[in-house]
Amino acid sequence: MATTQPAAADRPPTIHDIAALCGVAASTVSRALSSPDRVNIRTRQRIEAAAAQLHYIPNSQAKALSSGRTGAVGVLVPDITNPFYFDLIRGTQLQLKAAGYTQLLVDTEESDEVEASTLEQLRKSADGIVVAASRLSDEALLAAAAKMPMVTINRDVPGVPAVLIDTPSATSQALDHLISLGHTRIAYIAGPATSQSSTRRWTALSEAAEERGVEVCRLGPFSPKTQSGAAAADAAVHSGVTACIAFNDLIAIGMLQRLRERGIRVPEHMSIVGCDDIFGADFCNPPLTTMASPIEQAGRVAISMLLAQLNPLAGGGIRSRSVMPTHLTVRGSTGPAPQ
Amino acid sequence: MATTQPAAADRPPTIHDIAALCGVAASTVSRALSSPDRVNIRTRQRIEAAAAQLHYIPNSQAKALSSGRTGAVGVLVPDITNPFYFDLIRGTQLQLKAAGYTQLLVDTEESDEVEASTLEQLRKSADGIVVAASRLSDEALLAAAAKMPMVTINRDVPGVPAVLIDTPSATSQALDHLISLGHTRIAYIAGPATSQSSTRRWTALSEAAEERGVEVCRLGPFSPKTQSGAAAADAAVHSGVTACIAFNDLIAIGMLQRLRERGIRVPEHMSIVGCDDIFGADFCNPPLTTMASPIEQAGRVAISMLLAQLNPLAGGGIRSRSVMPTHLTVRGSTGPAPQ
DNA sequence: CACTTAATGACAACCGATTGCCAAAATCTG
DNA sequence: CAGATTTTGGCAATCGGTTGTCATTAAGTG
Repeated sequence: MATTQPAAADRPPTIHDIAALCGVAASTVSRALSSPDRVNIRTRQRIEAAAAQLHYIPNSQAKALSSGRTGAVGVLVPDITNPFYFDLIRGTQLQLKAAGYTQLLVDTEESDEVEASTLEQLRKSADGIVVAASRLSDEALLAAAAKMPMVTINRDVPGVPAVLIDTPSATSQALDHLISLGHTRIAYIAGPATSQSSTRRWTALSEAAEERGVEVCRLGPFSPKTQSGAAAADAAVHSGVTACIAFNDLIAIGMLQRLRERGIRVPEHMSIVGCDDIFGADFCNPPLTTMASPIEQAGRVAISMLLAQLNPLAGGGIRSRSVMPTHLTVRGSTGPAPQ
Repeated sequence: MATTQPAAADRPPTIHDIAALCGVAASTVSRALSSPDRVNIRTRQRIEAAAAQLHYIPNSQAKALSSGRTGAVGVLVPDITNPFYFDLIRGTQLQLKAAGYTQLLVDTEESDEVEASTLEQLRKSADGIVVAASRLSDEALLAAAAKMPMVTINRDVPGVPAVLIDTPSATSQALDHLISLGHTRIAYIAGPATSQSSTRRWTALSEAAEERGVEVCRLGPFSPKTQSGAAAADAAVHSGVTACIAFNDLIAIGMLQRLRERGIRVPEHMSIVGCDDIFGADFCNPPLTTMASPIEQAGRVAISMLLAQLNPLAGGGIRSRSVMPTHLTVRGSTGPAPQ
């Protein structure tokens, strides 16, 4: 607070100011601050002192321009207001900060075009990219990954490093849970047609259903928002099923609301299983049985994988795939099938 | 997809590539692309065509370095995982994108130090800043605002443009609502000690209470998270009040959960009023009576004010203060006072 | 048709750092 | 103490644009 402020010019100090103050060349200052070994320790200390005194802050633009490295990582999510991404973002942010990187967060609005153009934009503004729930085609994603380091989340494309949350296997847990409660007519409430997660989950579910000899129908697609829950609930009621496995918790919560409006009791008349265990799943009415995902951890792992790509140390090889386990959390929205 | 790709070098094209292709100087290309009037329309069209053909994308770093403008705006929020900020972020993102700006979102982790250092970092990486619910002192904030264009949200410091959500006046609506239900012993569940919103709200509430001759006590401070709701609920029960006005919906929802665990019925034994009407307030159990804020709109307005500062048009003067109205949304968590 | 005025585009300096190259200085060796 | 070897630090080019200056060209006017 009360340090000596040499009241320099009004603009922020540069390495040239430091150089002038110390009587050395600007390049020496640059070296002293980045590769400390290549400079005399006494000179370095003088420079560091001067830098501190001037409150020097390196200009990241200039740094990026000349070095090619930006120190930033782009994180693309389809919808910031989807609570699923809160924890994901928190995870990436924590891990990035720990490594001294900056996070560039972009909401791609569930649009493949916005996603593609953002990817292009970020090519020079970020050192790498994490793409959650990409809406792009496999080819487009592969091409983008060839141009810059990239890790996807919940999107499995051969050749692109990915973090996958293993909801498909949790889906069969959910199915077993419903079967054990006596349900035999079950619906899968599908997510967006372009969502690979939704497709994979449906595949796993229908295979598991066949093995167990129960009937599972597919309804949808539905947009992953609570508002879609109304249509999903109506469709489910009309189809005559007694239990639903929803693409995600948002839809499931929307269904709970709609069913309540229509006087259909959960779980007495209809059981609902969600997916993700997002904020709200534990306090909705009734609390939601759901497949809980370690979302924040997925974000952290994605960043670790990306940074390993960026800074290839001699250490360990680079994992190109990481599968996060998922488990069923049973709450109040599932119960015995009505007879 | 199938356009002619002149298969240039592997690196992204620059204005020099365009200049070479068109047989003009690089500076002409720069002018053609930024100030179109200063260049012959035919030349310009040739340049634009070449740019499109090469898939030219301007390097934002270089642009920022030479022009001083970054085309980015920093948005600082204390906690990304707080649903309150979802809509705020969505609002800022929408408005920024519409104006061709990029959003740099940073989670300051409710820490004044992180906030201060981020502000310093962003000084050269952003053209302006929006700070939500700042934890900094008035002086620090004023000093930061002097260095770069800034708009605060829910933080009133003379000399710093601000968007204020008028929760204090909604507080008295909430109080009247509770009084009309027969409550006379009411608690205010305070937020963080460093939160100006919490302080302003308490001031408004205690004044209103005095006017109306009812007793209002203050409990807390509590961290604005659902987990704090347990302690808040216990404190409220112990203090003997029959109704609570919580700092925000997160705490209120946490209280609902705790009261349910303890077998205290809401609203029969205890009425709860939240604040903000966040995601979840409508589907918790019981649905929460709360003071609804136009959050996304607040984000949009903040960006508008900031951009007006950045691009001072002859048009209208610059608003330095914008107060957003708030109203009480009554749901199931409030009811008649127990006799 | 000669002359003024406006429009146009090339040149070069600059933004703030990084980095390859080389000379000067310091250290070590015999 | 001279000669070989290693450090150390300065110079200058470079990243990809922007922008001021100025010469050239085209258009407008009497």
